[in-house]
Amino acid sequence: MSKTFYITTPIYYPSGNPHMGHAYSSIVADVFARFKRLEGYQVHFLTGTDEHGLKIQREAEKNKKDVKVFCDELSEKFKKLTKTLNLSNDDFIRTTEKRHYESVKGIWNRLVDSGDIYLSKYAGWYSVSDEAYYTEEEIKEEGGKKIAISSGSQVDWFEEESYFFKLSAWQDKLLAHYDKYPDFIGPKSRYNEIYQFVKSGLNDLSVSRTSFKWGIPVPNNDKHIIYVWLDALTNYISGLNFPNTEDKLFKTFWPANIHVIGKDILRFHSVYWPAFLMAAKVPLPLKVFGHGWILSDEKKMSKSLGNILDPLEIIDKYGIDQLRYYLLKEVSLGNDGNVSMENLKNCINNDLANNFGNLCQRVFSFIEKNCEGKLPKPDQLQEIDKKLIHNLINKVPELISEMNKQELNNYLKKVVEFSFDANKYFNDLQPWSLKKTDISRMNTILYTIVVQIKNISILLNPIIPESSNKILDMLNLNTDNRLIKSINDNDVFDHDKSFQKTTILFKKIEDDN
RNA sequence: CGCGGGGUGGAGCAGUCUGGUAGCUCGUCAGGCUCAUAACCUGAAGGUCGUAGGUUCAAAUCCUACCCCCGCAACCA
Repeated sequence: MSKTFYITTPIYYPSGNPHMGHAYSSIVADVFARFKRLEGYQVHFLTGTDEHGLKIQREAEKNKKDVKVFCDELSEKFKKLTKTLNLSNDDFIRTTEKRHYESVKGIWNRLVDSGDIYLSKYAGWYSVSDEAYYTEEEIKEEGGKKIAISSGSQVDWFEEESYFFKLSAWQDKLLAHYDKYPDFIGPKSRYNEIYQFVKSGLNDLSVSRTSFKWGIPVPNNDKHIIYVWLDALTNYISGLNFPNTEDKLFKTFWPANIHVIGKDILRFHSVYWPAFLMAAKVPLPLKVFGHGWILSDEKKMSKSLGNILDPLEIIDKYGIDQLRYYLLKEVSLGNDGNVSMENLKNCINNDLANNFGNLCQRVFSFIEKNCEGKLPKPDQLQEIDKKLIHNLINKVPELISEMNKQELNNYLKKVVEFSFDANKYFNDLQPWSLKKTDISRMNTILYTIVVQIKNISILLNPIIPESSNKILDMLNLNTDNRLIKSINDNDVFDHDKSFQKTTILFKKIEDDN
């Protein structure tokens, strides 16, 4: 009975093309998913698209397309993105799918049964583009029109019958949950933010709209469309075939181990979602992690500022592993982080090409030239050899713990250090000078450093899967020998079989574009 | 008193919760090596940790006041 791990990305609102933020969320989640698999967990990794709402409906009308057809096209773009990013997701959910409709209706009915939903009236200044109501204090008049002060978008007076969720009744239970599970929201600073927010009081939440049609109708009253966030959040259990709680997927994987999201939607995930679930008597996810934003030149990327970095362009130009590595290395998960083409270039050249890539290159081509491409058998390992290998092995528990605490940057930093050590080891022991004097010692050194490269590659596998697998392929290792536990096992090489032909792993980026 | 994030060697950052010789990557300078993607290794220079007070044997870290920058104007993660 292997241990299970269920991880999700946000489902993306496909009103435009996929951008760096989508890529980042997905990559982060993918790294955790891959790592857990290497740890031997049975992993379920879900991503998808959130396709309902007035904005999409209007976009479709503007493009003179049937809404569903319009969504199909948009969703396809995001599906393609998962391939481009080399995500290892097990499923891709769309909120327009039948299974999701069933799921949302299921949770709605549970909320009705528990007495947490009531019918009332909602009135206020509504902004279509923000999909939000504003109070009198939050708007102003400009040029004869009322606009929202915060967003500048036009608001109109709306009055609609609406169903409400008794969020206010869950305030104390939410706080109690935060108290009991301090790890429920990560990182810590975000936990504090949410805690304060809930403590300052919660209003009941309007959970239906009559102002548009594109969404999931309220059961038994199809004048009403279910609130997009209640709809969207439910995807995490739709993917496990809720409301059939006896379903194998649901029983195996719920509650989710972690929802990876951006900090902007933390409130929905750490307040509304758990409240919905508690009311519906469904267990809560174990953790919600809100990462920071990717900034360009200290600012959010925007068309008008012209500081957009398109992930697809970068991948096309430099490669997916390069982008994955860079984002995870440079951006401190949980905080906002700056990215730039300049830093991207430096990072690829230094860390990947010069350091790790060149390490592989120098070792493999040495073996190719001097050992007929076969890994030589080692003689007795000396202290310095053992030290190199054990230094890494001994750090594995620490690395696992970093990963489980979502300390991706620490993890990466420590792993990169092994690559530095390996270069130094090779440099200091100068196997090339032993060619004529002490072949057996030279062989031992080569063996040692290949073991080290193998282990570093395993540790980097969740981050740069494509390149890591290329190396492990080159070494003729099968997939059973690529797990975290394989790090301890160094007797996995076939000394009679030649390595695959050496190729450059990471090309350096030259200055000109 | 709107909310939030931040100010650490030339650049980008970690360290701040749980005070105790200021750390990493890049860049610069000097040397070494030549197996390798002009890569790799060693050493050096460079910071009174935004400012001013306070607590303490000891503060980048805790407390108080102030100054400055940046988001809250979406391609929403």
